[in-house]
Amino acid sequence: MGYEELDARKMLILKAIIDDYISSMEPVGSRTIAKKYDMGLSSATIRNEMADLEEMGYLSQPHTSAGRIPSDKGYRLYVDKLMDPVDNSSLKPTEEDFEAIRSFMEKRIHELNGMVHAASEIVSRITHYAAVGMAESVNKHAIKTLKVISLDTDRVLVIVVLDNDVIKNQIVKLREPLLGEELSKLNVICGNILSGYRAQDISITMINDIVSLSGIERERILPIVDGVLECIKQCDSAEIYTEGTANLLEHPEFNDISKAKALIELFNKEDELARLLHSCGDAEASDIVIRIGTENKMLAVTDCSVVTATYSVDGVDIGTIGVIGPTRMDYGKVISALEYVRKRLLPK
Amino acid sequence: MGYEELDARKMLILKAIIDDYISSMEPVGSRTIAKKYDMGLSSATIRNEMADLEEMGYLSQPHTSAGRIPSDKGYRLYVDKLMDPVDNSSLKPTEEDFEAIRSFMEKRIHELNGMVHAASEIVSRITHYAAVGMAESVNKHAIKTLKVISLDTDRVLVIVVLDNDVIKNQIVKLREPLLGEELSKLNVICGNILSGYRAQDISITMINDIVSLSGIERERILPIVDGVLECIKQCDSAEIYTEGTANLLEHPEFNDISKAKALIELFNKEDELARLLHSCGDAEASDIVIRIGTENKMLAVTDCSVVTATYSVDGVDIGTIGVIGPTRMDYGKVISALEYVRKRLLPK
DNA sequence: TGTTAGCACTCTACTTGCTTGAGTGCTAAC
DNA sequence: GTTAGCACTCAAGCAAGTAGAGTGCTAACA
Repeated sequence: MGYEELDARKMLILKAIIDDYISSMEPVGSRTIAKKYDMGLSSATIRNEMADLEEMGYLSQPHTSAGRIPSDKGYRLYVDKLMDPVDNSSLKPTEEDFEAIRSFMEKRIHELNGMVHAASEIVSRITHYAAVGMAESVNKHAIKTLKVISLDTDRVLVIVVLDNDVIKNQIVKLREPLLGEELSKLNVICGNILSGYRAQDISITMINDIVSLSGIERERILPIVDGVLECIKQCDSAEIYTEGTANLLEHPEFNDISKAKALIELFNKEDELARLLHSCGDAEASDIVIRIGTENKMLAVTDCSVVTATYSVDGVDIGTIGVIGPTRMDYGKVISALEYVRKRLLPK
Repeated sequence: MGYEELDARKMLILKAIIDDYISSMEPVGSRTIAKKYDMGLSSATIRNEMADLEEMGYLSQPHTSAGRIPSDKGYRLYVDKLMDPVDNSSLKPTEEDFEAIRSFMEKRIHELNGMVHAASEIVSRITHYAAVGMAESVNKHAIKTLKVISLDTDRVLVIVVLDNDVIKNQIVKLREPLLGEELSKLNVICGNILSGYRAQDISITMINDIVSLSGIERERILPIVDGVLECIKQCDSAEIYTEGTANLLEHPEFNDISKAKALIELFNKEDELARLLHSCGDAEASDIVIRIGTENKMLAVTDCSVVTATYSVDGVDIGTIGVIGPTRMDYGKVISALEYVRKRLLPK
């Protein structure tokens, strides 16, 4: 994608600038580069190259007599071509991290949700940014088990278990009481007809089948079937876990309270988060997707970067973990944390 | 309890100072009081009284040439004796609030959890502070329904419904598969023996009864019974909803990032929040409890006030809502918001 | 004896001007 | 094409001075 405008030297200088800025958080000047990264060039030469890079839009200057900082476009090039290859041998999750994993195991939470939750906690702990975990929504998952249980005379509990072990339940109010045998008949019929299908595959014919096979009057059975569908549909709203939001406040770019507030607000809105993560997941090319600054359409994160990884087992997506931090984030560390989680955690 | 050391005039002046400070957020001086609240006294006289009040510990001075601000002790007296009687006629929840309530109703979430969630959202919206909702833990609630459902050959799903309609579930891994008839027998036995009891009332005899009545070998049935107990115990960890944490960042006392961070961290730790709310609920005297500043033992909230209301229907506690904000909070508004919720929301 | 006016005092917040240092852009020489 | 050198710019830090709010104290007053 046309980075030919940059010769090798410009690339090298850009890389040095971004590396330095990521670790120092301060605008970097030509002298710094000339001294720290000896590339046999004087500061004057580097100055000229920097001016070119700025003109091309890879760098910008907070004010005339300050050093340069990378622009979104600069970061883009950096993560695409310049960045050092990821090395996660240096990642040493603490004993606490292992404790967290163990604890989730021991509590016999074999569900995916528990795993995603644990994973995002660990990612946030390793990276010191905020992590968002999202278990894959029902859209891609079939119904494994479906039960209707009587609670009292006028209410039943509908439980749906998906094939990724996500469990959903909902209480449904009845017009008139349902007899015990009617209930067990309904259980069998619903189970037979609906299990194996995804929520989006349930057709009106299937519903009609349930009603007619049950042999119960239409107006008594319909609210229940309705409730079942409602419950299945409700599965659609994916479970979301946010971890380490407070970490973000450590980073100087969020000293500005109004920015911090916008972010914290975002983290409290599950639907927005889901949209954000999904919008990143589109690209099917690579499994780790990086969105830098204004590449995020969502206003609250236009000066953040969002790195998402989608995990799958046997070709089926099971969840997504996203890391949200300042554009000046340590991309290498974030990527290696996400890779680490893939290797160690998810394929049990 | 011994506020006799203060004569009526001192009280009046103290009240004026605190009222003013709550609305202005700025240290208030003697001239301000003399002018705005005409009590027929000169600033000099008020100055003398203020010096007395400071000596007695009701006020303090940020620095010599600033006005006075209330101390925790001052706020305590204020909320106990001085504060204007609560008037919640002025509380006009927005159309959005009603929308939130309606939406919860329509979704057929009749469970308590949904109500508590909605209520805390509304309280946070009215007050502009952070609200924490906590549905009452199982300790006080009996098991209404208990079901064991087969998921696949080596896993079952345990579902517990309490008499306040809280639903809990857990997946249990089996050593060996369980036959269909064994499962249904187990369902009946567990239901008969356990329902009606609270988690804390389950005795070892009851467990033994289940094992022997089931007629299944001890080593096959025990992990399941164990799982059932685990699930019931898990109910103990109350559901917690936090709303409006971002609101707190609006208030100038949290411009200090490190304070803000400590608070946001607290809001991400459910167990700590539960402890905080419970520690407030002890006092059985009044149903609204106010903890001011250092009266809170928890470090992160020593410069916050926590106002909690415990709600009950027919004498049974069903949940607690807490509001967390700066000690300089509008106590009247918070109390009336909590009262409003009691009147309009909870007794359906 | 309680209240008040007046005054000296204190301390913060704000302004102004100055200095320093980092960094740039440009030009001329290599 | 590269570099040295120089003039220029700008933010940040410092010092000194000012303004203003508020206090405490004293002495006079009712």
